[in-house]
Amino acid sequence: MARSEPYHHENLRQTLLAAAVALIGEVGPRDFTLREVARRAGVSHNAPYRHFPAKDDLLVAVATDGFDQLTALMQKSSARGKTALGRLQLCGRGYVDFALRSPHHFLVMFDLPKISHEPCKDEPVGKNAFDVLMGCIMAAQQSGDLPAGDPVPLAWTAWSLVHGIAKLSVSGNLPLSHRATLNFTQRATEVLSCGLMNVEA
Amino acid sequence: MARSEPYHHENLRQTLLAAAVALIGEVGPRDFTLREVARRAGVSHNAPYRHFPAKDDLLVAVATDGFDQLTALMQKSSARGKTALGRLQLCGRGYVDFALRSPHHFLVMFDLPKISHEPCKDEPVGKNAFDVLMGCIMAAQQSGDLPAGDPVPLAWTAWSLVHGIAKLSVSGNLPLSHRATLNFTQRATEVLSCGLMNVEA
DNA sequence: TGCTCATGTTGGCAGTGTCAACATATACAG
DNA sequence: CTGTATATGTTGACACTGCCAACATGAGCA
Repeated sequence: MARSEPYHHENLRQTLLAAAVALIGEVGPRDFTLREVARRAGVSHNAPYRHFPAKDDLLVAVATDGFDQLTALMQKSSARGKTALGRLQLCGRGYVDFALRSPHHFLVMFDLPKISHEPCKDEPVGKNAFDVLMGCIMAAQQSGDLPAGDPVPLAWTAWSLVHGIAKLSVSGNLPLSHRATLNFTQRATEVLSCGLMNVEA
Repeated sequence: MARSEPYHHENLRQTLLAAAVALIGEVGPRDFTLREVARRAGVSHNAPYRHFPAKDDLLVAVATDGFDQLTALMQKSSARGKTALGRLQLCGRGYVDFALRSPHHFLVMFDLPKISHEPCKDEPVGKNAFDVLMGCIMAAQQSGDLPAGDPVPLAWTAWSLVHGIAKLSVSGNLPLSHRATLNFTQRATEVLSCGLMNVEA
């Protein structure tokens, strides 16, 4: 019954990850500290090294967690749409919403070199989220809301627009409220899909 | 003639800034170190504090330098266009080109908290670059290549698209070569301007 | 000449990521 | 049941960082 257990915690790896996610949310990547994570998990400053080779590997795990949340939010948001095009737009809205609600987490997901320049990983960390977008795009193509053809360039274009909005908002360069940013996203994606349908060739 | 001058350098502030810009380009913001800047400038590890109150203030100066370069590149690039719309698109191309050529510098400009969340500065660091974009947008409006009305939302939309392309490219999420990325940018901005002209209301 | 001050210096402190060495608890071979 | 290997925790140390305090030097000005 709850005897003291100086060694071998129940599941220290997950405890560390949870503490890391919380710490990122509070102080951001710049003030994120391995030793503070260990403190919050109630272990010595070197315990994390038994589960993560280096600080950046723990941050990769944090980013992966972020991509899971992002994927879930995109799915949940897009499910509320009536038409294929509506679902695609809500997918982008969910993307921006996540960035606004978890700005620090969002930063780690896209600005961590270990993730960014991973040399030819067969399964990039953000693949699930990208697949949600791809699904929405292809559905919109089949319903005639987007032009037929290779969906990948369409996905890149849509992703770039929405990612740019998210990044500029998070970095304080779009002077809009949370709500206004989401509306702006909606409007921008409408414009883009209209352009995709009407541009020549 | 070239006597030793242990104190009072010619213009240490600019020397430090140049060394900082070079160091950022080489190692990026994460491995950027005040002491290494001082080493390269040939001064003691505390000399920078006589010119910059803290590390982040030196980084703000680095970012400002980056925005100057960005502004110049956007101007130079857009000047090659024949039409107002062409100049607008080349402006975006110059933006992405800068990001691809100076990825680390670009990171500092948009991910430094001191810049991002500066509370209501009357002259944001990136205002000059934004003004170049605004000029291109308003010229395109006057030539009928873009719809009339408030140019600011148009600028935000175009900026978001191009910024997203730049960010995703720099973080390794768009598997395209430098050249292909620039072509993709051109194509994406065409699509966007077409959508802006054709979208209802 | 002598005072003040801007701008450099050295030295030190707390905090960090990481390595090495040590300790303990569990699992499994005999 | 006993002994040993291994996984997982610990303490201690090192080099390095940003920043602070105290001191030194040189220029400008009364």
